[in-house]
Amino acid sequence: MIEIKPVSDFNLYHTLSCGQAFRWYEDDGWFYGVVNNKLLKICQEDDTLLVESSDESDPIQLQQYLWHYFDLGRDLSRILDSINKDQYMNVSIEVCRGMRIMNQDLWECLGSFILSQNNNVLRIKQMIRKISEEFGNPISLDERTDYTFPAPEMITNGSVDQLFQCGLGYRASYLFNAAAVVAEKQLDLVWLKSQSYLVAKQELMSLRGIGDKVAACVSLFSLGHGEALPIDVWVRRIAERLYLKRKASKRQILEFFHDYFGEYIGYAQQYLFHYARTVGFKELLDH
DNA sequence: TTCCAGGAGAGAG
DNA sequence: CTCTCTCATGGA
Repeated sequence: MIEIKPVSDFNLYHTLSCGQAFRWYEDDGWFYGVVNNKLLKICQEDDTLLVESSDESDPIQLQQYLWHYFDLGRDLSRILDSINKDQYMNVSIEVCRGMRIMNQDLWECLGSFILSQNNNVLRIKQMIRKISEEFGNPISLDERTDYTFPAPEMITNGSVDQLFQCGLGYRASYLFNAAAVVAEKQLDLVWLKSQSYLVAKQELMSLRGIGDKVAACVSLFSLGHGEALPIDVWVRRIAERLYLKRKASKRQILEFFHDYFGEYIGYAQQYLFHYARTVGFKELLDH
């Protein structure tokens, strides 16, 4: 057992349940997930994270990894103060306080959000679990076994049809193509991490199956670009029905978020998104 | 049974 | 530039 403390302004439940990461499962008060090729179980007691890992040979490294993974060094209260402009945001922050935007593994995040298009969170998680079982490596902790998210080469060693059999639908070829491009380093993910949001987004969108929204998700959830704004059906609904009171283009929604919420629109978006999906704004129902 | 989901691509206008 | 249609899948 490894402890990480003190963690302030952090809520493990909201952070892992808000739709940014797809590999965590809650059971009996613990969250189980595969990260960094390890199977972890984590729970939070006040300002302490209790962590068990399938590999505890280097606890310091694990502590540092998770500190960065959950972005625990960031001053969250300052961000929340800056975006807390109205009652919608205020109630979202009140309910979801401590939810942080994570720094996820780039390839896993990229591959996962390719599968997210025209899809729902439950099935995205199912598809990722399926391809991990099919292509990944097994890891065990206690009586549990889970599987690593397959590296690009592990996918290209298989076939598109093998991906299709995992129930990915038309997304199978997108993921296979992305795996090939990354494996052959036509897109260098290490280089990508050092690039600006604009460059990163442009490079991501050069892959088939990655458009504006998925590129924004990868930039926000994995590359630390807090100015990224993923506009999905929920964010569109929120912008059009709660704020603008009219139909709006993606360009207009982006402009509104930027002008209204300022620098941290990624955080603004995530708090409204998570609150709308779990609790729900009653104004969103009247249509 | 039809509708919907953290959309993207292709084509038309 | 903005619409519109299509693309698999499964849970509601």
